[in-house]
Amino acid sequence: MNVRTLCLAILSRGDTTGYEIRKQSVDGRFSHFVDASFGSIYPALARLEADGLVTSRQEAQAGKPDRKIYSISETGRAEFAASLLQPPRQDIFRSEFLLVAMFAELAGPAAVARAIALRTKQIEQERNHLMSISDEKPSASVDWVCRYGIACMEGSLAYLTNNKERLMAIAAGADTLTETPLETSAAE
Amino acid sequence: MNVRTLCLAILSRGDTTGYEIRKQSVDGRFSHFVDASFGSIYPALARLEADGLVTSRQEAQAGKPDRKIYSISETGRAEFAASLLQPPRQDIFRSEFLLVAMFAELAGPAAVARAIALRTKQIEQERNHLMSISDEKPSASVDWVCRYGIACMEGSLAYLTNNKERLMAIAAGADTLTETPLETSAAE
DNA sequence: TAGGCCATGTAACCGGTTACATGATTAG
DNA sequence: CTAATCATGTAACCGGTTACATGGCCTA
Repeated sequence: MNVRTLCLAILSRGDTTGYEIRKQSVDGRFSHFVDASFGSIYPALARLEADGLVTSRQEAQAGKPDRKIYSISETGRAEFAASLLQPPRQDIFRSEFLLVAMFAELAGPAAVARAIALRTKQIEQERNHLMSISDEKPSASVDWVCRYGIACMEGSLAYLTNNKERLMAIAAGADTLTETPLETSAAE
Repeated sequence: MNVRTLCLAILSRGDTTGYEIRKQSVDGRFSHFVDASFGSIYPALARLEADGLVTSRQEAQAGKPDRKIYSISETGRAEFAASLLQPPRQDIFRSEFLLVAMFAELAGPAAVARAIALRTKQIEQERNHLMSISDEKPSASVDWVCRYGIACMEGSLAYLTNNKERLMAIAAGADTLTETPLETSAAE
């Protein structure tokens, strides 16, 4: 999904500013769709307004800079609804942790232990974050999505804790970087 | 991770061609790292060779076009090993399916049902694919990664089957597109 | 005979990130 | 006094994708 659709999705829940949209996409409810930065959000909102899918109004604030509040238009809402109707693309999962795991022998026990510890902490954080959203009594659909995420996090957490010793053993089996048991070119 | 590192990772397992690297990154063991296309792999390999991290040799084939077989050099192997030592970045998970789920009321029961069916099928395919790799008796670390993936797939599959009726009920609660119970601007 | 697989490569494009510019307020 | 937060925006860059060029072999 692109930033344009992300903006429409967030605006369909209520009016906000570009600044808020970025926060939502980085650590809010929308962090599993696109990780957009200012440099992409502001131009996207400008184009969306030029296309008539959103409208904006300026609001002065005491002490703080002016806010530019965007609202979705009927056309915008229709375009977003239409985009929901076409079949969703494959989920994307990319993991540098799994790369380290896959090359555990090359990385060595120290790096693998660090990677497992880091990943475990991140998964726990993610799970706790989803739990806190779920506790705030969001809409039924948001809650459904949160619980899906929690189930996934707990599944991978369980595998990690139950199998970390095995990965450590694999890593210890051939501590490369000091001594390299791999042939220079295996498929020669 | 970028295509450059992907190429080093694959070449560290043995010599291959750009064509094979793409296949590996699209549906092979490396599909959870980067989804690279020819347009990025061939230039990456050329730069890698210019930097002295890989070497290549041409091989003529009867009937088929020539193959350019790349081998990783000691320098290349060292650079890849070094990249494994720095702490892995956060896993990335992006799901258009979850976007549809999050806006189930707006999408309506038909689109939600289609999305669930599609996602279920994709997860099953992914799980079966990982199982077939695991059955081929790969190296211990590859097997560890496969089983991790299988555990994740089975976790989300379980949630999906156990909770799809609830999501369908949410979607049915307000079948938008025909009648729209949402206010034009909620946060006005 | 049409399309898919093998195989390499280039060029145009595009969707994003990073860094910069600006500036007031508030918390440590 | 410094750093962070609020708030908007631009410009340079970059890492990728898409489409194109080329061409023989094999299968339906």
